[in-house]
Amino acid sequence: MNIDIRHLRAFQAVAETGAFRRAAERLRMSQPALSAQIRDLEREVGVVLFDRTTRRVELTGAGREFLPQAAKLLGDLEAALRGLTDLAQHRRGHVAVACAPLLASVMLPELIATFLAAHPGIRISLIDARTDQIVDKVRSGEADLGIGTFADAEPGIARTRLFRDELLLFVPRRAPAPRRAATWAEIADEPLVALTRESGLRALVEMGFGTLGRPARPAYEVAQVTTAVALVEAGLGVAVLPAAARAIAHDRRVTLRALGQPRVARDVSLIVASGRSPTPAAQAFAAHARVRASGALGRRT
Amino acid sequence: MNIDIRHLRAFQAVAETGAFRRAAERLRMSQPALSAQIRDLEREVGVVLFDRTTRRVELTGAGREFLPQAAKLLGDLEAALRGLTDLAQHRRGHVAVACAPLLASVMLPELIATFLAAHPGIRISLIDARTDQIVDKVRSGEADLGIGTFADAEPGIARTRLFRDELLLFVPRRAPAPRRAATWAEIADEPLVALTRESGLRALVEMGFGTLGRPARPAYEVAQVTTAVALVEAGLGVAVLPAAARAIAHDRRVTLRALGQPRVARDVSLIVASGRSPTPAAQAFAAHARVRASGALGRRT
DNA sequence: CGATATTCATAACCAAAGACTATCAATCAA
DNA sequence: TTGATTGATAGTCTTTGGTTATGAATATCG
Repeated sequence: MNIDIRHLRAFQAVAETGAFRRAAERLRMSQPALSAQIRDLEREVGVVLFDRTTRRVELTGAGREFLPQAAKLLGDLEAALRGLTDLAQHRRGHVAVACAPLLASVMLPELIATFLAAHPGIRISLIDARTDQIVDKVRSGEADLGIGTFADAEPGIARTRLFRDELLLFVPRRAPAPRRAATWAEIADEPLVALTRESGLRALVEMGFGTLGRPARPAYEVAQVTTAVALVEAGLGVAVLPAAARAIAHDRRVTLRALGQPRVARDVSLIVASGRSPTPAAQAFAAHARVRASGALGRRT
Repeated sequence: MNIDIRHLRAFQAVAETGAFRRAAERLRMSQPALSAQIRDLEREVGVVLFDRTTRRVELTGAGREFLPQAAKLLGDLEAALRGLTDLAQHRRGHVAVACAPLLASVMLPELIATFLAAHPGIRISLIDARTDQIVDKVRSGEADLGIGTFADAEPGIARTRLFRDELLLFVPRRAPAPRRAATWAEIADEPLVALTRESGLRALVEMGFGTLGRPARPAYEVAQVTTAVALVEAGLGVAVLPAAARAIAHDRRVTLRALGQPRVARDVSLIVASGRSPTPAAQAFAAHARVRASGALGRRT
């Protein structure tokens, strides 16, 4: 026989109600069962906790000493379990999201805002990082989730597609641009604003130029998409950027054109560490991201 | 299904050993039983606590958060139960003893000293009070035990005799006193040092004089036995006091003589409240008192 | 790359703890 | 004194939790 939460609850109920019968009612159990609990508890600790006749039940000295301790134990247990169920039910928690810089600026703010509206107790950290760093952070546990474009088979990583993000041509808004899609061949001789080689987006652009049999030869190389758009707006060249960057170009004098032959796109995916169970909060955020991606975000591309 | 100490122990063991198998060994149970415990705990709180493959077991974020809380709960429970068993095994506790003044000064000091030598963790309060007050304090719970001379049938009071305490005649040590017993008749005309009417001992003296058909007519009335002995030593009179006062007369110029026709004695008893369970410490002290009374203290009378 | 051994999960079965009903004994109230 | 209320006890049964046997998965070693 080992002391049990049940014993503590029984003790507390009897102490507080001052009667076995009422305590048994409160605990939704029969009075003999409760008597047995108290009997076992007293035998286990070797101390009489209640002086009881058939008409009166009151704490002994030892019982009076034990009551606050038992109450505290039950309260602490309650609180600890409550803490866990709060996590389970997304009333509390923390999600660290690692995300490519462009998406971090154009997609995550809205995603986080809508998520927090539904789950006000959850805290979110946003880490913007390059693709390879995202994978590392997710694998190490530094980030719970990663959002970006990833290679097919990363070991220890589970991936789900969020949406397809097509490359578009960003040109200065001078004359009315033709509505038809541009081609890679057409822009081959235009001054090109490209991202640096560290960027995952640069690789996509190289893929497009690869169909022409030659690498991209940028007139400008910049680290951030915002900068690239600004250069285009200034009329210094054209840029090939994913549709996600549309939001950045929105109130600038930049025109977007489709870009074909071939159309190039990337898959924006959400990754988690496949070995690790995501926290409930991370699961909720991932679910939220998937829903929004197939809805509003998806339609935008 | 309700969360249980057992679940917390299982969780802690797995978390600390990092393996179900080793944890099961530590808990002296089979591995499947342990797996079931963890499974139930996780289902109850709705959160995965361990990420486990067949080769690796590690805490999830929620598990890492829960571990210190579980450890503290188990520690607190341990401590609280330890507190109770400490009481049960007389390693700790408190006894309030109410005692007649004479006995408090001649008998209790040694009784307490020998008791504390055996039970260093127990604290003792000594309340010296008149007989009727002793009964009240024991009945109300203010005192755990009472020691003194009591009426036969006090309601709510259980009494056990410790020893018999005979009245002796205390005379100034002048000429060598006769060895034979004195009689009440002989001292009828001596100047008498008596205790005040509040004292229980005074009633015994009155009982002795009662056999002569008259009340005591004290030359002096004092509140304390010590004072009475001092007056006798100064040659101002004789006193009739119980044998327990022998210790007070010990290194004073006072001679003790037996006092007969009739011999008068009182029973010194130990009382407890019959409705209330005595604390383990009080039980131990009572047992100690009974043993010592039938031994050293008893022989002294 | 395949065989082996280790580890956790599952299934089936069983023992024991614990709960319930019925009843007894004790105490308070009328 | 009698009736009503309350805690304890006895007997029966359900349920929980344990064990053994076995399966599935993964790391290790040849």
